Amino acid sequence: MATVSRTLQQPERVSPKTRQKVMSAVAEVGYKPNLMAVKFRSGKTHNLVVLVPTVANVFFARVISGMQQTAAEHGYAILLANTLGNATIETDYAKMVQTSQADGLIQLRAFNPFDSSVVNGHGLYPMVNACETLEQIACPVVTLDNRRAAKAMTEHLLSLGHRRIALIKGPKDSPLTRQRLAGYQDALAQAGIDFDERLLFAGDFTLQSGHTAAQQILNQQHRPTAVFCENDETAIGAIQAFKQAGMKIPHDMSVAGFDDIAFARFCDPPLTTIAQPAEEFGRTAVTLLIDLIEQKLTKAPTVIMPYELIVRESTGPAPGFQG
Amino acid sequence: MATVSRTLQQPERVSPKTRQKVMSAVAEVGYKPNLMAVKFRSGKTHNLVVLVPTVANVFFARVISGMQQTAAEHGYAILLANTLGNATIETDYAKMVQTSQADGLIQLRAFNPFDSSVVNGHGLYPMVNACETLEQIACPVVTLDNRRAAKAMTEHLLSLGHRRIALIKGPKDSPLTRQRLAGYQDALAQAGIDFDERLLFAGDFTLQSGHTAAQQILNQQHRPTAVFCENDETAIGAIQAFKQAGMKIPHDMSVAGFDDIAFARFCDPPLTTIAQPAEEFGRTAVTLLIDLIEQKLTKAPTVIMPYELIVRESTGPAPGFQG
DNA sequence: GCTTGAAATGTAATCCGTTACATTTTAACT
DNA sequence: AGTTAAAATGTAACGGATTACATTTCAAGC
Repeated sequence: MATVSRTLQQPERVSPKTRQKVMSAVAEVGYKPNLMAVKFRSGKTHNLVVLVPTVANVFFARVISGMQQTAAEHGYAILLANTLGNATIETDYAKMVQTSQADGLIQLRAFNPFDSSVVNGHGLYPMVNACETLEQIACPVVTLDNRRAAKAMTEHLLSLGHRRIALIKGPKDSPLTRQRLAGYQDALAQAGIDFDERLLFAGDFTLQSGHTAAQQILNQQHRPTAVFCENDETAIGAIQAFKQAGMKIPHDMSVAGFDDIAFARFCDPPLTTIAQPAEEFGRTAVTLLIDLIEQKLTKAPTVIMPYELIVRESTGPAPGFQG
Repeated sequence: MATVSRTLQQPERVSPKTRQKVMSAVAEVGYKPNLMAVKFRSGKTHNLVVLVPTVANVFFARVISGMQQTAAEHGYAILLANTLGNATIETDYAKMVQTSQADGLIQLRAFNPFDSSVVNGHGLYPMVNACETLEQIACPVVTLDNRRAAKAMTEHLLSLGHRRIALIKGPKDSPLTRQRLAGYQDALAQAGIDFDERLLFAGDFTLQSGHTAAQQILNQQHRPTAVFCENDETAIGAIQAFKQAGMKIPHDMSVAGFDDIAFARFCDPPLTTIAQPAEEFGRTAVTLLIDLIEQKLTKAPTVIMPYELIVRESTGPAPGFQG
């Protein structure tokens, strides 16, 4: 038994002839070591739980791709939890870490799934927060300067002469939504434009919500000339509603998104948006989590990923604007 | 130890006062059973490996959603493998089943990831094949009658008077591609139209490939009046290329897709397509796999899921056609 | 109070690969 | 050949929850 183990783990520690014998015996009976036993004994599962609100979101799908890749490179497996943003489901999955079924957890949403327990800090439950910033918890965070990015996009619209710019928001309880709103307000303030609450519309990052919000905009008396959507799906849904109402984009209405999902480039018109390095988000989050698990991290870093303003054809000069 | 285990597993087998004592002790020290130990001892990991070519594909994302839901209901966790259709990666992940790290596997692609080993049949490696049909292997399959569905769509186009219908195919090595091609040919044959190989275009289910194929179509002398794309992404990419060339859809060109992803409804124009019950695919696959694992299956069934032809606005009568 | 059966609790084996430690084999050198 | 150090191999403990089986406790009935 020990010899078999040695042969498989450190062949050089075993004489060539035994090695030969063991190898052929292994091949003969088709022996496959029970890695659960190994994981159990070592106390390292090499599993990482990832809590995703919904894998059906194209942006998250890209993040997961990146995670998967890096995890595989380090010999870790991803346990994917499609939580639908449901705290109970998230807490359930977090128990996998607490019951030694996984070594750590990545949360893509701003919610601490470990009931009251302290996260890492004093060696408890390695966790990394990605995309959204989980406030109040001292765990590593991979994020984007959403506020600055939203400000940049708003500035782009302002530079095109837009003065009434609507904002279709993301999920109500998300810090992302708040941060992007703040950036939008920053840009307006800087341009000396009064913030008008009536230009704020609810959304939840789905195509449908963009469509619905756009219809509300169409019903407004004093319509905006541009709409900044907090993600691309929302923007694509909104564009459809505007087009159905007979509007020309961007001639009658500029629309901007956020994320730069694959569909953004293939819309009609192609969408002006903020590109986020989605795969890199995933890769970084996994790297941080593994470092945390393997105690290579002394403190909880916050990694700010770069964004890029991608100007395509869905945004144009405001009616009557002379660039 | 035994008493603790009993208290937690079958409280009625323990006297009320010990139960009380154990419970408070458990609460006190925050005892969490090591489920790896349980899994190791029981030989049941309650993990399922799922091989997905790419989670970034919206259709697969929906399938995964369904899987996740059903798996969770049965107390199983999904280990997600983003394989990029790479046989080596798939084989690596399949090893998780062979090394007792997972109880079974779902493959979404037509490739047997278990080297030469027999799959189930004689108790080896529970596996279920979903979406694409893995020929030559006797394992449960969840699929769609792709041939009939493709025929139905082609008939729809024929009924609109189209006689030259192009087909943008899926990945070359996929049975899906072959089956949908066969259905397309069935419909043509039935309508007494000669099959023209020059109307076949390569694709790989990405937006980009649809765009590229559409450009090739535009360069053809004797252009088709309709294009049937083997999935929605391809169709959306194609529509963009046609529109960029100044064509009106469906006036100058009808375009049809396959899958009915969320974006299909929010395209311009909304896409005529075949709806597949994606989530249900995932749910069924997981149910079958769990049944297989728990030996409730005597033979390997083939489940054919229903499809639905969804006619939207991207298909219309052929030029000069009188309905 | 004692017997008897049931209920409660304790003990120890088990799952399987790893690894510290013990023992045996091998090779080298006097 | 004999000694010795090194190399190879064997032995057994370990991890933690479960569970068959053994033992103890308890209550009921005479």
